[in-house]
Amino acid sequence: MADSFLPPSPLFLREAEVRRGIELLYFGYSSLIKRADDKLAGTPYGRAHHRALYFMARQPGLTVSELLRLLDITKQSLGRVLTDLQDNGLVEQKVGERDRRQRRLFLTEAGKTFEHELFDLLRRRMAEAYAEAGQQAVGGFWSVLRGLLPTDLREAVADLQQGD
Amino acid sequence: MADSFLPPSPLFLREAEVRRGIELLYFGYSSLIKRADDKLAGTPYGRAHHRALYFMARQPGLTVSELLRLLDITKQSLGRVLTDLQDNGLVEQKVGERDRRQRRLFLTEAGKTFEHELFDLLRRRMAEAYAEAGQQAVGGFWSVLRGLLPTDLREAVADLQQGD
DNA sequence: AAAAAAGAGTCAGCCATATTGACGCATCTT
DNA sequence: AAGATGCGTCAATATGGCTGACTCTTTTTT
Repeated sequence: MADSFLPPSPLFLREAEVRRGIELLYFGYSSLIKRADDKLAGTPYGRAHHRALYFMARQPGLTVSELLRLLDITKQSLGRVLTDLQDNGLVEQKVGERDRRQRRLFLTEAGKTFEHELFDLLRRRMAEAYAEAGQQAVGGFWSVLRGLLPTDLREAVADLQQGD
Repeated sequence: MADSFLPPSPLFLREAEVRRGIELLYFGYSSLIKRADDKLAGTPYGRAHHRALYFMARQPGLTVSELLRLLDITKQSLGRVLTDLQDNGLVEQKVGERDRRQRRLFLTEAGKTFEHELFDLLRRRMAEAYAEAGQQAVGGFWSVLRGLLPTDLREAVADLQQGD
């Protein structure tokens, strides 16, 4: 069944193993988000909106600049996306309490509902892959991916907190 | 050091674990290709060109329709990319021997050189992550990613052959 | 042999998402 | 009081996708 995906050999830095990893990472990522993309196609939103919604669900109350750092896009690009989501009542802002220059971002109830529908599509697929591969494999999956991140991103990802 | 990335618990299908996987997959993929993107920024080519070059290096002589299936884009989108690469002498076509409707795609020497420079950037980072995580983790990494692919893609990825 | 299907290329036009650089305003820090 | 920071917005541009239609060649089917 899985003969084409042999476990890595002791010489596991050879080109073939690296290419295999690149390809699985590329196709795995694409496959995961494909279902969400399909759902988004029936809405006025796109991937950029989804990513913003995702992190607002993940960390309610994060600031605009925190979101910019996570998405690694420019203020202008994010601005359009946030405007769309706010105009349609999926997202709302509150002025920061400690620092009133900051705008803290929250999903409205409608926003939470929509994000959760999208998340559920990802969850199903990811949960299937986790279950199929087994708990130990999941640890390896995390470990290798974590190794791909530069140090500052490792911290930023580790700091993400689940919102309610 | 890695306290924020605890190994998956027995209840490893809970939302937090799935979100962690989604995030690592997203940031891991982005981080991996970032260096190649930076190099591409100094050329007339972009990500789309890189992806096409990658698969032509991986499977020399693949046909246009095979490449279209792998990239999952339209003929028009690929057409522009291939035209650029052919006009600049990185790619050449040969009429298929068995089926003369087909156009088989090959990298020229210049194309091989350029692709290998890009690949090397990916290779370094991936090899570091493999080495840091260990051989067993790499097996888990592959296993989970493979589980994310639909059946037909699993076959297509398994069929990819390294060219010379 | 004729008809249908498949592989490839191309046209025109459109859309989503990203970019740079500059500027204004409110607020916090020094 | 001066400077730095957080945010929003302007205009212009690039990239890489898309649809739908049409042609040409070659292979397959009837």
